[in-house]
Amino acid sequence: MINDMDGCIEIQRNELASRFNCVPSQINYVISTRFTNEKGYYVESRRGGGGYITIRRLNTDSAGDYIMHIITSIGDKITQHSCEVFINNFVDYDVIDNREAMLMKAATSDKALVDVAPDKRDDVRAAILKNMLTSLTVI
Amino acid sequence: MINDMDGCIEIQRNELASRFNCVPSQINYVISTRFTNEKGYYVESRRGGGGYITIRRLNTDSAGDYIMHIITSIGDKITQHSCEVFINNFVDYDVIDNREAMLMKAATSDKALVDVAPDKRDDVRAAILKNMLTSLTVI
DNA sequence: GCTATATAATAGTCAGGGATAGTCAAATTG
DNA sequence: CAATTTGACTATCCCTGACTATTATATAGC
Repeated sequence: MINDMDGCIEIQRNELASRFNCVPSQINYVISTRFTNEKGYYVESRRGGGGYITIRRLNTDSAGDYIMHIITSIGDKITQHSCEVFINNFVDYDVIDNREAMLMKAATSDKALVDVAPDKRDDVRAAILKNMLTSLTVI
Repeated sequence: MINDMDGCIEIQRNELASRFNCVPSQINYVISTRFTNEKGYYVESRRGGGGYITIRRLNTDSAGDYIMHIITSIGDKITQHSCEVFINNFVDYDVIDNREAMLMKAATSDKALVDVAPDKRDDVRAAILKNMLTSLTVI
């Protein structure tokens, strides 16, 4: 739907829910798990009569800008799971290809970091991910 | 099953368990002892409704063999410098391209590993490098 | 007319439940 | 004794519905 609408849709929650055959609150769940800022979406909404939800996708015409945006949104720590979510999004946005995604996941997996103290692992992972992303902006 | 399915299957854990007449948790044991990375498999899974397990067999062609050979030749530790030499060789031998080389160097640089205790850094670097190389053998 | 209040029409929150996969220590096997 | 098997317990994912919060509009009181 977002693709069809040029990167931005405005729609009522109930309409979305009936379109996907789910309860309205499911829409909130999906938005909070899938259409997050980290995944490059901006969501606004308004309650009351004439309420609505707008979902905007970040402009990803400039891969460099997109990567920089993501780098700044990554904190000092990141879990393996969250890291993989990021990497999958890079593939979706054509910032990297599948092989590169595999490399990045391999480099940031708990398996690769098994020798790092568990309480430091998420810090190291964040540093590795950011360093790899930075290297992509240099090309 | 993997042979029949072109090197990759996706199936539910319970289905696998009933097919082999064992308890579901036995599936995890077998996967962790038989379908390891070292033995040439990649496994992913997802919990919750509609959960699944996917098992992929890694490439066993000559490029894969070459990489496997290299992996076994890398010890438990590797310096940043020697790591870069390896990576440059991969480019020379067309195992990876320049972007992939940048990613690999970024992931294994001292800068990325600044949070790792210095005496552990070369171990972690070796693990990351090997893990990345292994991922390259995936179809 | 203007403000205050009630009502309707929305969206948000959260705890719980069902369906899965993961972990781990004890029991069993060979 | 090492490898395997088991099952109780845990973790995760998605879905649901009751309840709450917010906004617009209609109505009432002055």
